[in-house]
Amino acid sequence: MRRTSQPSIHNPLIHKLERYTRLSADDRAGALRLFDERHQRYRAKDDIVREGDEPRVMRLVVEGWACRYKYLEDGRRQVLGLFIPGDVCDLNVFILREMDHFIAAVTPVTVAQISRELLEEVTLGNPRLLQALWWESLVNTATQREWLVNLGQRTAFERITHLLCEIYLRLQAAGRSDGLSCEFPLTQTMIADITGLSTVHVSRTFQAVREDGLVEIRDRILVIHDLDALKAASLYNGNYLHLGHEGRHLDANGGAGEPAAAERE
Amino acid sequence: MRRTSQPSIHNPLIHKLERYTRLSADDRAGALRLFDERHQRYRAKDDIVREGDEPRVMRLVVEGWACRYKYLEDGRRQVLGLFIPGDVCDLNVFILREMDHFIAAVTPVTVAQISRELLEEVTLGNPRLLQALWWESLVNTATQREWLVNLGQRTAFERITHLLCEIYLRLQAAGRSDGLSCEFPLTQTMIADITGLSTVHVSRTFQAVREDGLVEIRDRILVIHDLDALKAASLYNGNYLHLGHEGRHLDANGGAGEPAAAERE
DNA sequence: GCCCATCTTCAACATAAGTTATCGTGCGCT
DNA sequence: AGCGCACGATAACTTATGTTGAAGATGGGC
Repeated sequence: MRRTSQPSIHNPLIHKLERYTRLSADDRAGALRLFDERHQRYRAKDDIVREGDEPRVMRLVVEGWACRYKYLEDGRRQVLGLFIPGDVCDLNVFILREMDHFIAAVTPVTVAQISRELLEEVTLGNPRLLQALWWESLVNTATQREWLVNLGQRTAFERITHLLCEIYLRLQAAGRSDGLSCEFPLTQTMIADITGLSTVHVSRTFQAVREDGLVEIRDRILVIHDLDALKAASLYNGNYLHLGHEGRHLDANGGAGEPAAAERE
Repeated sequence: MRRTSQPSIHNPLIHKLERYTRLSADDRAGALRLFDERHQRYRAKDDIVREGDEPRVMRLVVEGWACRYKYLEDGRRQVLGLFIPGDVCDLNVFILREMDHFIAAVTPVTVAQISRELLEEVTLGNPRLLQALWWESLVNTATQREWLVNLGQRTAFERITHLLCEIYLRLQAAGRSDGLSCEFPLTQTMIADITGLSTVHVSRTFQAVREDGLVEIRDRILVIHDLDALKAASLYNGNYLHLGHEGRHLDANGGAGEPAAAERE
């Protein structure tokens, strides 16, 4: 169970899964097989999956951002979740007959498409990888719950700062942050559809966030000036990301293993 | 694969799962074993699971209603989901180290507590039952997504009528509706925490719903006067419940089987 | 049969957020 | 180089929903 060489370090899926459990070289190789499978590219805003489609493959975001969303009949749109590199779209989706929502590219995006057969083949010999994928799927669901709290209870200011916190921490967990900054390609229209606010109000509120000196955004890069203040402002509690504390890992029996060499900024 | 005799018809879990797939006698027996396992009773409002708990068992609501909820530090509360009889709490929860939210009794409730071992034992020989449980778990997640749309995009009136629609349809799928009426034990405070509205506004809006002649509530019984109108008022699209159309079922290969004898009001 | 809790309703008022409309800026196309 | 379009900022005004506080219902427990 030695650490394998470089590629995994730079692979956002493996980087993230290793926040949950230590992966064997085999697990990592399996994850890479999934990651490298049948890439498909989409332009920003293109639909990847449409409501009514029959689910045929599990998807994995290789590069770029995507989102889930849903329309009301009259055109109102709600974004239900964001996918960043390393995120899995729907582990078990084969079970449903029909998609009840859309998935679209937010930025230009590369997606791996994994058939049921390949998934079974890869996970059969690597139960720990399968468990890690389940974990990632539960974290997705937990993130959805947190978004519910966001929409139901938080003010506009809190919603937006919460979103910024979450994105930063998720990108960090995927190994894609740089100190206190990270990519941030969302337009204010997207933020409005995520937070259930109007674009005008997003603009107003975002300015307040900037004027409070909490963050700065330049050239699609988010720079956080004071992470603790940002967390406090949004009543942020990151337990829903289940990233564990101080890089402590679980072994296969569910006990705590020795701290891993997981890198934290 | 003959139909077994009565009990399953009156079992909300089996009733619901059979909207998805046809269960064999063995599958049904397995489901009943889960249903009958280690019952625990709770009084209304008691916590069943608390934030920070280590997940040890999967739970299944036998009788009564429960809910998931989450607090913000300052006490604001958001209800994240409702459990009615036959609902499974967390199929895969063993994978997480720590609960990130609470589960509480809404009414007096009886819950079956199923250990990982029993679950594995029961599902090992009944892959179709396992698949049906997965389906139910995906439907839970999809319902959460719809609640996100509710909070993000719908007006107070739409949120409340949507909730009424959903509850009725879910109870119906569990075999617990009676014509166009069903149990409805939610207080307006609960509805407020579900819909992200203030109690005062729930009261106001609920009156409007009644004055529009859409529903009536008496003695904790919801009577729907015009289901189509209620759906129209809430922009309801029930595809997220994945109940299938006209009772058509899937066989194990994912193809459509012959229509089942599923009862619809 | 009464009491105290909880639930519901109501009114008056406060405010966060939505709407509409205009304008500037920057960037990708042709 | 210049057109067109998506994006973001801003202002003026509207409205849905929140807040506070108080008064009726309702119902379970003793």
